[in-house]
Amino acid sequence: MRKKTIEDYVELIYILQNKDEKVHTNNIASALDINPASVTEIFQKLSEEGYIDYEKYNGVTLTQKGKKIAISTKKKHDTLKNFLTILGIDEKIANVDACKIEHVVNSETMERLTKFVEFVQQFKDGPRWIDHFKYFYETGEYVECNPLNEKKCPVHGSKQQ
Amino acid sequence: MRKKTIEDYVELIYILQNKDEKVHTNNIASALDINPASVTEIFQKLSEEGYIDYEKYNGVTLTQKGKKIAISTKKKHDTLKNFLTILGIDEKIANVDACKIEHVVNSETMERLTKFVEFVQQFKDGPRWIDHFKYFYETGEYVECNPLNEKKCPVHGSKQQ
DNA sequence: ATTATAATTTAGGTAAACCTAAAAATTTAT
DNA sequence: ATAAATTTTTAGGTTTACCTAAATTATAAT
Repeated sequence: MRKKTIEDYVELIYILQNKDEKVHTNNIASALDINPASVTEIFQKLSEEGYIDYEKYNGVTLTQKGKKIAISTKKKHDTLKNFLTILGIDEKIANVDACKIEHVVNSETMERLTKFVEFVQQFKDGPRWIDHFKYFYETGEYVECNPLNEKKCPVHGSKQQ
Repeated sequence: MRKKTIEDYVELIYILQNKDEKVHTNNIASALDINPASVTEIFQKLSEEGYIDYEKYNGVTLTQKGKKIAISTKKKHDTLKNFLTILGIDEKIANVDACKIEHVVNSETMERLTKFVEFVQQFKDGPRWIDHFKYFYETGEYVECNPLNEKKCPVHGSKQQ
């Protein structure tokens, strides 16, 4: 896996903390597939920088500062994942990609994407153009669709009868 | 800046090569804001791995293998940038984000995004829902729009008269 | 054709994110 | 309550992507 960022660690601690209260070296090590000794070093660094409270042999908890980063990172992750899922990307892949993109994406871009997801989610079964996009993705054909005469639309026509 | 990948170097060499034929240490060093001595090392590595032909003191050119990576990376970049621009993101930011995302994104995701951009670009001034999205982004309001009665739509109504 | 200047390379160094192996502390089982 | 097993930490690598300073090569100016 790619080199991990502070955001990776803090986000993961946040997720584990919501299950178990205290987060231990081994949890992180196995989740990120690195050596427990490395996690100790990371704990020391994150603690120095004020993201976690760390007591030797006794696990860690996020500070306010850490929690703030964790929440914002997780929010980014969820939005990205939702966005990718809207496009029709497989959930597993959406998750993996979200995990990477969340660390590099600009905040203005995130804002737009967030609004985009909101925009799309306002429609109960998604907006009709999404169906057309998926049809286009699968067949390469774009078809016009007049909402007053859906029968003629190969995408929406069949839904109606 | 973040640590650079092989893709970064190869893509940049490709872009510079299309201007100047031979690409030199200093070009890359100033473009990526690193030390020319580091570029020499990078040239040696890229050369060993078969991405470039490198002759001491005489610049580099991409091999077939290198060109292939460069082209595919640049294509990813362009698609991502187009996509972000469609959402209304400022060109500068779109460029920076594309530059980062291009190195981490899954190929299936890229395929979907490519199709999505194609899908949108089929409409001469973009599909009407894009206008609605932008309106939503700015005002927070989603308005229904019946294409047979556009006058009633605050987004499309004014365009018509 | 020298010499001065600029570009490139070499040699050796630093910092960070990992690692392994062994020591220390904690927990579990009897 | 002690021994055994497990977890965590420490100490001391390794690798990689950079760096600086000095040496080398190439280029430009007289």
